[in-house]
Amino acid sequence: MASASSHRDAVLGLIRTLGRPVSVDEIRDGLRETGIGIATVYRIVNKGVEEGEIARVELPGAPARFEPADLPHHHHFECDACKRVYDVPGCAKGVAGLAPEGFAVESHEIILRGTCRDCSGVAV
Amino acid sequence: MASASSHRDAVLGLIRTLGRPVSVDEIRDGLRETGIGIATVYRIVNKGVEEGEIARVELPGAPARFEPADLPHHHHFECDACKRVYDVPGCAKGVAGLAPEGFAVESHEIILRGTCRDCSGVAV
DNA sequence: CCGAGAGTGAGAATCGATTATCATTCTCGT
DNA sequence: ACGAGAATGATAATCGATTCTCACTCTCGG
Repeated sequence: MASASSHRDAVLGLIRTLGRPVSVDEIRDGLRETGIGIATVYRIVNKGVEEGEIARVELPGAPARFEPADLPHHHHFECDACKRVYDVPGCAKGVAGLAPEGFAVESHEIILRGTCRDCSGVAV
Repeated sequence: MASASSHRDAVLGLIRTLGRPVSVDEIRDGLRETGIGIATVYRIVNKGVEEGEIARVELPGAPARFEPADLPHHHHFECDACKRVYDVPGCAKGVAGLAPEGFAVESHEIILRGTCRDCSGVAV
């Protein structure tokens, strides 16, 4: 089988390479040929989150996804067609200012939905 | 028992009165004295969503919430302390413009998090 | 008053996601 | 090469949310 750390490296590498938050299933699919088990994927990403190396991305109605923890502030785009989630750089202005008087905003999240490049521009 | 339509009216009324998206549990708690069952709450809100009267609000890691479907465009604030969700009116500028070239944005969602008025101001 | 049909509630069943279990396998220092 | 300890994978178990089931109740027309 694979060496002790290669699974971990493979998962971390995949997360870093794909450039978008990936679910446990996507990780498993991406590493199918290594025969990695689902329990191992969960173990690796959970430890990664604990250690601050991986960030958990949760979108409504979807399993948790994981991305590198050191990315700059950004948000997410969820494709209605393929259900993949992409990072979108930058941020809208005045987001925190939306909250009514008396509400202390500590963080925010923007989720865009629509059709991703792969799914819309199929002919491109 | 309550009359045939009073449960429905009570649920719809609660949803309209509270002015924030409520979960099935919150609805049930709010109508505790009527003895309404959880299955009935689910039945009513599901039918309401089907009929376009109620909108389903899904936030990551939380049970679905429901609010009137005829509210103007707005977003949500989730209190880290009490876990309640509030409506925040208005919208940030340039949200859809964040998506990279080739991504067609059809809708968006902004979630603010922090401490709500009740939880922050209250020194009681 | 009576029966058909809709509504209801308690609890069982289901569903997807995640975690726990446990026997086996692998890694490494010695 | 050897044994301790960590890692792994198949699978069972769990968990929270939601839906299903079914016996019972209520409403309402006739």
